[in-house]
Amino acid sequence: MAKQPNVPITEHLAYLLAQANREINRQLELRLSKEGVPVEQWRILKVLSDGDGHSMGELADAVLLNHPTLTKMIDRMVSDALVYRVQDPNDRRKVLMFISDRGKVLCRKLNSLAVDQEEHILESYGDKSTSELKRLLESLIDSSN
Amino acid sequence: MAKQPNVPITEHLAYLLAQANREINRQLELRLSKEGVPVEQWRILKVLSDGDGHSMGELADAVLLNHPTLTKMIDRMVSDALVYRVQDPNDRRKVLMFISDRGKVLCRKLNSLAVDQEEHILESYGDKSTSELKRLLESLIDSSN
DNA sequence: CTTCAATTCTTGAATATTCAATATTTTCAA
DNA sequence: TTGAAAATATTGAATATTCAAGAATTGAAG
Repeated sequence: MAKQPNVPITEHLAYLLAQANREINRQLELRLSKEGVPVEQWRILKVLSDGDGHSMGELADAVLLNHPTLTKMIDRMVSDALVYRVQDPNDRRKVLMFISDRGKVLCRKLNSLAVDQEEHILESYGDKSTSELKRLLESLIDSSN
Repeated sequence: MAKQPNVPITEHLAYLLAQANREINRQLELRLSKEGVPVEQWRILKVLSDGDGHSMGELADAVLLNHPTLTKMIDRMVSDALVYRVQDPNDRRKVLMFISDRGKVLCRKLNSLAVDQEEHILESYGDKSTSELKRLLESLIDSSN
């Protein structure tokens, strides 16, 4: 059997992704903390801001949280009057989530903080690299399904 | 004031990174679960497998965990006799971590599972895309410091 | 129609992570 | 040399996440 070459951890795609994600997420977190909102809540508000009702399952997929975690986060957001639940009339197992007016106001503020960050990345990292990286990430995600 | 265009969440770099990271990590987790080891422990073993002693702070940075989380994970790994602590003789505030023989054996098995995954990615995603993605990620990480 | 499996969401207990505070050691200025 | 500040690691309490089980509803086969 051939000896495995010992690949340093920094050369693994999984590690590079984790590292990049951690760093970018940390920066975004820092911005959003101005409004005292965790990144996941921004994602939720953003997905719901199309005004349509989204079931919990759909939301969980979209915002990269598993179901129980989402349920508990939504509980908090309902307390803060950012979103509200409506039973789906067509399938009463489902709960449809909607964004409130208060949620919309907050979401706009958060969007602009997030856009700030993207612009900051564009400056230091470059236009070309950024769009190329996005393209490659999308295609990686595609090829993983 | 100009109206902000409403960028869909799927176009944010932060989101794409989170999504890709989640997916790749999930796959790796699945492989490593064959040996019942979380991804973070594999990272720790891998970093320590140079045989040198690494302080907790150094390790925490390298494996993307914050200090208290690492301390507790190391406690478990010490119980499993995968690693051990030695007080740094040159600076007694520090603790140097070392990998045990048992840890080395496990690390080799894990490495080969991880290499399997990388190869699987190479197949479905392509050689060229993979190395280009790695390059871009490294440069993003660089530009963020 | 009835029943049983599948789907959807929530709950509670177990587990893990984080924050703030602590203990220890080192550094360095006075 | 002394004492205050910084660096390092750990601990315990507060918080968050996850796993497994449960409740409600739907779907679909017999």
